Amino acid sequence: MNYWLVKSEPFKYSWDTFVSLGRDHWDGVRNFQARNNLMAMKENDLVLFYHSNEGKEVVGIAKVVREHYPDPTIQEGSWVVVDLVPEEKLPKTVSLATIKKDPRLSDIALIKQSRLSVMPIKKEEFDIILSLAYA
DNA sequence: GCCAACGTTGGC
DNA sequence: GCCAACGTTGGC
Repeated sequence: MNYWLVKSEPFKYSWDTFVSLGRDHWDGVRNFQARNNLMAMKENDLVLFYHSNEGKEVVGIAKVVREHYPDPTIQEGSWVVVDLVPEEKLPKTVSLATIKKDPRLSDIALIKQSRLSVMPIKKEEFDIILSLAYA
């Protein structure tokens, strides 16, 4: 079991949009590193859903229900998508500021590689974020 | 709205 | 294959 974090601008695609759809493919990834991360996702892996730009906070947890397959929304290129379902909404969102303040999270890719849109999260980091969400 | 970080493109 | 120019992302 692995853990991940994906970013979305809520203006374009928010957690609520995702919940209303119920299940969706995660498309639009056009970065090789992010694509490699998508391709490493396995069914049942858990994914933190982060709102970038507006909000700047982790809002919910999604689950991978289908491993990577070719992006159905484009003809060209070798980009891939995965299918995700909402798993649960966090009772308390965890903001970027909170994450930055926590010394245990200083190595998190969210801070280290701020422009990456799909990134792996260590189990410890995932657990810490959840503990902050349920505090 | 600015700017830093960083990925991509294209000329050489 | 290097590197400058350019575009995009995302925090502030």
